[in-house]
Amino acid sequence: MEIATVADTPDPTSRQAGAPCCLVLPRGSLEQESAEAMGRDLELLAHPARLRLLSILTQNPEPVCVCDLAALLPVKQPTVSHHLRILRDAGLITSERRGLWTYYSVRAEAAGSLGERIRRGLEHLVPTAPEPSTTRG
Amino acid sequence: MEIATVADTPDPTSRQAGAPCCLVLPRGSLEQESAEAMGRDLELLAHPARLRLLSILTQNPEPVCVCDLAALLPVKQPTVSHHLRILRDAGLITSERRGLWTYYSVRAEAAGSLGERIRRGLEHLVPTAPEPSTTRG
DNA sequence: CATCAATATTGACACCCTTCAATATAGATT
DNA sequence: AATCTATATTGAAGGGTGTCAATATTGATG
Repeated sequence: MEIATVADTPDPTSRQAGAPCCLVLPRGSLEQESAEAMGRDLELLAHPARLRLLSILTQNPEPVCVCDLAALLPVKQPTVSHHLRILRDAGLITSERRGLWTYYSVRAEAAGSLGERIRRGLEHLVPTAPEPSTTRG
Repeated sequence: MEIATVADTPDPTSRQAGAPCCLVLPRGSLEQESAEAMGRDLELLAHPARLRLLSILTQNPEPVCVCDLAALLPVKQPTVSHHLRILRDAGLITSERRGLWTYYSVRAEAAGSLGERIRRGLEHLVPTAPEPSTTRG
């Protein structure tokens, strides 16, 4: 006896009221745990302030001090510190003190693998455009 | 007179207390508007239920009814309907009624371009691993 | 038309997130 | 040490989000 999959739903109109639903996940769809992990990755980035902070630090070869970062964002300094802390707690950036100033820089390896995880997650999430065929038809 | 950029910050210890901060964005970093747009894209996906729904629908060639989706997620039916609505309002999925059931399917074009937007955003956001050099060093 | 099944909506609750003023802390400078 | 500067932290306010029970809605069926 074959196990039915969701994808097998044969003739939609043939479904009987009150009949149990099919329960098998389609191949390639995200498991609950993967979805939770990817959700956490996305939440981390899902705020314009954090996106800009990370982007500025990534595009800068040199560490950047908080006063510069704060000047570039439309929020007050405590809010900038708040978002920097979130990024740092996540391991994406580091800070070092230089006199009165704190300089932040991206942790390339951690940020790079975050990006890779998201890219890989997207492959299971959204349709990929089929490559344009090289043969006509 | 050259305009100083953040990246130019020359000798960090030479910064004078009370001096104004440098204000120019590094090339390639996200502008505020792009960051807000990307933030909205990410927020839309930043929940495990929506990730799994979208993933299941993307991996399924056929539309899937709500009862099947609800059976696959660890939340109650009203919550599933809630997340489906969010995805539908965002244009990522569509629904069609078949008798008592509502069948959802992914809108491949919309979901695909969402994925592409996010991939492009990531390029400005996280370091890309340098291609391994073909010459030894 | 009365009733049942599947889904959507409503309303309420709890929790989390963002923001900022106020304040604390750490370091420089006189 | 008194004071100034840059940053971090605290605490409170406001708004948003996720969840579900209850209910409404829509369609099928006897």
